[in-house]
Amino acid sequence: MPRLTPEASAFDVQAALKGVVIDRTRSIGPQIYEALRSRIIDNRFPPGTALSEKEVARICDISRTPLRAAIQDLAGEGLIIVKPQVGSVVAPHDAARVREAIFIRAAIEAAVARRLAETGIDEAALAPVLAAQKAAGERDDYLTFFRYDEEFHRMLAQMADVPKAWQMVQSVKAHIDRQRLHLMSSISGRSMRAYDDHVQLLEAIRRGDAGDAAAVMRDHVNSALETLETGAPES
Amino acid sequence: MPRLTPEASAFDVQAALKGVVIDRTRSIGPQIYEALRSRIIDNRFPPGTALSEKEVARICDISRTPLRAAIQDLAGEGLIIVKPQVGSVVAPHDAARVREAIFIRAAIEAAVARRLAETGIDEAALAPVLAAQKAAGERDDYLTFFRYDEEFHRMLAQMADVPKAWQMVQSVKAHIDRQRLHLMSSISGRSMRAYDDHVQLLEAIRRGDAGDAAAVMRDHVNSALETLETGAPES
DNA sequence: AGACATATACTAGTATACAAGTAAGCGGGC
DNA sequence: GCCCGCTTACTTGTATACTAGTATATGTCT
Repeated sequence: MPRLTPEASAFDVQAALKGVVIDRTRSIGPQIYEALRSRIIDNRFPPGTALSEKEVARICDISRTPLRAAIQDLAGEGLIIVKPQVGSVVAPHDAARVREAIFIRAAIEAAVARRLAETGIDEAALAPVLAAQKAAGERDDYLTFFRYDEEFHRMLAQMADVPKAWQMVQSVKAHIDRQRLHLMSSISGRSMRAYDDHVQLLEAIRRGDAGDAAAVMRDHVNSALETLETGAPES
Repeated sequence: MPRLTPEASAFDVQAALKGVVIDRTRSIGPQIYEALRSRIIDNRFPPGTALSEKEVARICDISRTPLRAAIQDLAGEGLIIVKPQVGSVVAPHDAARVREAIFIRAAIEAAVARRLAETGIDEAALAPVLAAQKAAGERDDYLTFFRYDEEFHRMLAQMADVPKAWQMVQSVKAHIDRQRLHLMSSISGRSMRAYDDHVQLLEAIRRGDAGDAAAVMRDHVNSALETLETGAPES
């Protein structure tokens, strides 16, 4: 026998792919892309997991062609590492990579905040999201809290009319989220600060203080760095 | 006969692909990707050009498989639009898209400038590039001038240690460059201003004034907006 | 003549077969 | 015992055949 995936041989890829169902009436590529991506981000596919195209294709009952397209996209995002003629693995957690992701996100979202401070926004549209986030935070419902956090940021990007920028944020955010979900523990107790940041951001925008709005957003996004530094060393 | 590429039928795709040679000892995908990308950016493939996978594959004497990978990557960058079961075309010039590209680039590079102002840089390494740029500008050698401009920005990103951010800048920069090369005319006379911006940026970084460094970079990148507004209306 | 149904050729999406390359395991030679 | 070289099985890369869907053109009916 040849090598049987040296170390990660214990991991059951098939089990992790259990819930994947492909709708044959739509394109397969984007579907399998989302399925793999979500599993990588929430660490159902631990870093280092070997993903054989042939095996995954067999398990999902699709051909390698659309699967390859998905894998190449994920490789472009840095979530999968493809070694030609050798194999593909889920990218290991890389602190430097996460730090850079935070850097990029902070840069783009600070620019969004700056623009919104210059143009003004519809605060009424944000109010319900903000209220829901506050409520979730007060009852320590982290999952809901972060869903509204995500929604808040998404709405800001939408108001700034920069869909591609938001798309890029989503791309780098994958690395940040994966890290956060990996160090799940340290979330507790820090929720309300994110909410306070949002309130402070809206105040700066309301004043039309572009520099301050950008600074608040920058610090807000960069606060993720603290979680990173205090978390586990490697992985 | 069916439809023979309705309008752009006059354009000779084969001629535009003339110089493409594939090195069979290396992977084909990345090679054809670069070949197509450069031709789209310098407008050898005008916006709207129909790119049939079968035809391009035949002309370049490759199979559709690696070509498709390249086209999908380009579609991800927004340089090609692929309509399932219909066809793929070179993306039309889109002013909104270019504006957003400038927005993103300004955001990221301003953050780079900010970081460099905070950490300090090796100015000596930049001096020769700056000098060469100045010289090129003084003799109205725009091509060389912009090559050193590119190099200057690349070195800054490298000093800030954010390779992925630079990669993203490269991606959005494609849209900016394509627009600039399209409106080639209006370049003239504006060169030295870019050089002056660089000098001013370095001064701010030297002072350690993060806010000013970021502002200078932001304005510098945003100056591309002027070229856009004064250029041709559509295309 | 105009409008609608239909045939047809072209598209990208998918499946599969084959090629090229890598690394682990094994055996022989030293 | 150790090291070199070969075998072998596994990987991704590439080529090709086929499927499904769309828009054009054409013919026909009203």
